Amino acid sequence: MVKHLVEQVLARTLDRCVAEGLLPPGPFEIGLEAPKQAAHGDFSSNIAMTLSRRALGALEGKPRDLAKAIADRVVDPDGIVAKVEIAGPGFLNVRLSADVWPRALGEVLAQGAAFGTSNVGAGRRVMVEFVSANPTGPMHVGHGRGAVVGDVCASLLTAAGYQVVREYYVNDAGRQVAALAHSVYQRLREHCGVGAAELGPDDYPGAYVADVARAMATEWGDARARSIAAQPFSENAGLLQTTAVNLVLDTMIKPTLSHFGIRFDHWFFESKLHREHEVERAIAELDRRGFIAVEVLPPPKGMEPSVEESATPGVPLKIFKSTHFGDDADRPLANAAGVYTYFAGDVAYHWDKLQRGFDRLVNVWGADHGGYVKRVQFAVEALSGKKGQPEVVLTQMVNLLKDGVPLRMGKRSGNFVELQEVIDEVGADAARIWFIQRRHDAAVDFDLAKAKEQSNDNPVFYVQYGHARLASILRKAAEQGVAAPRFDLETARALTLPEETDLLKRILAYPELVAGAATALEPHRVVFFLTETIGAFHSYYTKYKHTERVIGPDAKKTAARLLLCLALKQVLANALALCGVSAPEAMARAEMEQA
RNA sequence: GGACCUUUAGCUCAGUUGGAUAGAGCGUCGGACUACGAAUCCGAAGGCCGCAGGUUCGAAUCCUGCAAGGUCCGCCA
Repeated sequence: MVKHLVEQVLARTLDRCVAEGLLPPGPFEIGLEAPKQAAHGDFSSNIAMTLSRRALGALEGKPRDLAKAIADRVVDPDGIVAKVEIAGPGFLNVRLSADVWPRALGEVLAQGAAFGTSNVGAGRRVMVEFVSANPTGPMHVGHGRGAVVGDVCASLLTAAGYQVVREYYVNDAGRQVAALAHSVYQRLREHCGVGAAELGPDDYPGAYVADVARAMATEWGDARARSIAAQPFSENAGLLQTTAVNLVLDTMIKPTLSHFGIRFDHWFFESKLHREHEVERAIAELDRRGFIAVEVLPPPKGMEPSVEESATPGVPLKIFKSTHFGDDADRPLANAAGVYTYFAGDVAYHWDKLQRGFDRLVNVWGADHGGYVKRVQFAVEALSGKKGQPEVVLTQMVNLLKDGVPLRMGKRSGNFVELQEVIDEVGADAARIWFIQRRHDAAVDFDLAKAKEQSNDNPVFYVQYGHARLASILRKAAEQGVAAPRFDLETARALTLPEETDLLKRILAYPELVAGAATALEPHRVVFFLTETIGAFHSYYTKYKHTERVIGPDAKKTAARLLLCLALKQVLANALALCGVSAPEAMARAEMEQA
């Protein structure tokens, strides 16, 4: 917010330079950053360096001279800027007048829980599709990472002024759910006592399948369940499949998501695409635009022979001409039997998304779908002309460890670690922070022991402790009869220590951080903001605990510092809320000596 | 054979979209509570930013090539 004021000053100054014939007409991009070193001012701009090439007359190609010319012409009607210095190859180092910070503190406090929101999204509509785990069993840890990354991206986008829809794509068509239905049917026979379960190689061995069968029997009642179990599978395949999928969603996936603090606005079922012939319509649209052909595809190059065996060489298939957009190969939409591929469903799904009028599509996928991004983007481009949509956030692998020892996870062996177990073990707050504390494009180690530890290895406790500490100070002040802090400029001017100004600057950088994290779809930035900000406070607190305490003899300083604590607590709470993590007013002390 | 991701301190990782002397936590060593929460803080040591070129006032950041590690590569979902 302060940065924006400086930008305005520079923009007006550049306009004046144009008017005076020093620069050609704009627009200009105004680079402005908060320098690492205090000696470089409150803000630093590189405009003289980037514009010197375009400068007119004697200033052309001379960044330092241009910087001097700009500094001499500062247009600052509101008196924000105290001093502009020229440094290095042509940096403009701007020092602000002392009142800027206390004034801004008032605005932070006035905005309260809304502080940090902005309107860079300008109300544009964006869909974030995430999790979308197959409804064939409980969620595992990999889904957990995608869940939190997607959820926090959606929250970031909301805070940045987008209109956001959170959507879960349910793959309730195809072979895997058919296999689930068959497995549940077998367990149902066992449960109803009409026969032993006969599980084939394609069936799901996991113990949860029996749970689903039991729930199914409860839902249907014994008589009906037994009658269906006694009939051949094919008699009730559709019913079994629909019921099994819904039970998995209702008893496994939705409860876990709920424990994780995640809610979806919309559940989109793949079966709907087929039922309402959306797949045909999407393919027809591609055809109309000239991107459909029937071809014999060459066998994949350099692959294992076993893959080639299972293909059907020589049979022409209906394909999407994705090579037209630069893909390595054209992509089949139906197999030799004419059954639509998963890709055909996804084309239809994204066609559906487009028709719902979103400006941005964001998909959070696991890294194992990485090879899939291009073809979907090409399909969207073919259907709409939009390049680079959907924007795909690929979350890399999660390696689950316990005390540094990897926990082996077999994909279909049924012994993978469920997300629910992890949440039960370490708590939703710790798990959420753990999943977003690293860039999404790097693999992450999730150590169950460390995530539970109350240490600096584990940012959630560090930050929550800081929030509780601020709350405690404010409580203490009230207990000691200090008047509840109310903002006025005169009081806020008492914040004169360099660490206090530094803390104010950190607070004021928050809205820009949120906006940046939203456009880049990078939740981890919020976690780093949290640990750095509260770390700066801890440091300030300890440094002055014997000299300039928050609650001290000087009433005015005390009031000012309480205002600072209030603003800090607010910004921490806001950032934690963005991450979906609680901001406790107090924390129970750990019993360190025991154990 | 190909696609995507990663490579920064002993370890785990940031690095504000190309800026000034590359940062943090852990670990190691040494320190700080009779007063607002020591779940904290301070200091020291620790670097060929994988390698080699290129782009420019300026590169950990951008482009090319190479190397190492990870993930993926049905006409499955």
